[in-house]
Amino acid sequence: METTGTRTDSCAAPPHPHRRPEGQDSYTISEVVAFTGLTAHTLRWYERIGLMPHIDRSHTGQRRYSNRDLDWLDLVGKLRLTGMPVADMVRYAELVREGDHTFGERFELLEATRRDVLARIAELQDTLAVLDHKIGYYAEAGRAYEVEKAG
Amino acid sequence: METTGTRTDSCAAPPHPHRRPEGQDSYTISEVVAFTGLTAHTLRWYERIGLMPHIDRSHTGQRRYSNRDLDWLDLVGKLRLTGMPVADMVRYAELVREGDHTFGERFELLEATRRDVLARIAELQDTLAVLDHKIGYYAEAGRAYEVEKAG
DNA sequence: TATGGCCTTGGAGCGCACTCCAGGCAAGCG
DNA sequence: CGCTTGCCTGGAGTGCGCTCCAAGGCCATA
Repeated sequence: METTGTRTDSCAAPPHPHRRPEGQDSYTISEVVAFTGLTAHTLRWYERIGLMPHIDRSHTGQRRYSNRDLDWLDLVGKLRLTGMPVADMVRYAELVREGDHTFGERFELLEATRRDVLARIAELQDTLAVLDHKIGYYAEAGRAYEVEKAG
Repeated sequence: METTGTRTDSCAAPPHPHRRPEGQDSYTISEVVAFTGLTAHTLRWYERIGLMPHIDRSHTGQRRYSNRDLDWLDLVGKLRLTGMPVADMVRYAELVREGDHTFGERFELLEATRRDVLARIAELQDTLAVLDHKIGYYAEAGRAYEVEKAG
């Protein structure tokens, strides 16, 4: 039934809950679902679009994720939070697959992303200021309203 | 021809470039396009979905935006940057239209948004740390690679 | 008077990031 | 053996936020 339900909405479990040591790191898709919060659909979709490295398979053809894959998914999750388009992440994944000679390009991509993140933080802080201003106003007006009601 | 082209990509012009004084504040849709960077399509769409207050019309039925409308669009732009869904902004717009007795609810909505923004900033700073770490690594490895090439 | 520019409308279309479906295989258990 | 559970696949569907289209009105300038 593909594990619908059990949406653990606890926002942020500790980074790596029950990760197994190198050598025995072989997780089924449903374990990865539990670790990452992504759905199995999404994990398979990431693979189809080339966002994942090659994923191991069991002798019956089922996916077996490694610690390294989990690390990659961590990074992808972080980049996703920055609003980076999936296509750009795929590009980065391609560069990684292409080997050492893409170091320079990867470096630039990361730096560009870093600049984006800084800009986004600045935007959000700007928005925060506006929000604080409005909230202050509402608190003020709300107090006046209460007084009026009471009067 | 609906003004396609002339994409002024200057990221952030001063807040209110050539705003007219109260009383003469009556802008055509294309002026608002120039001010906000939104398309005319989007402005009309915002209106259709109830995200805008009532917009004045000229005697021929064309939209005439006021300074107040521009302010509202400013706020909408800021909220958009936080990732707030348009539906939530519509809800806020509805509360404003409903009058003073929705003060409390609006206040709560703003505070919830504020909390979201803070959380998002924290996420981004977390991501920034990861990025910096990786960039440091790439800079290091890149230097080693250069040395190797030179040797 | 005709041409062009700017505006109007309802509704259809698009790109992104998933999300789900149908049909099927392999393993474990009573 | 039959049943359930968990996973597999290619492809279709969904929701959001625009984005565009076709057909037409108003008005200024040539």
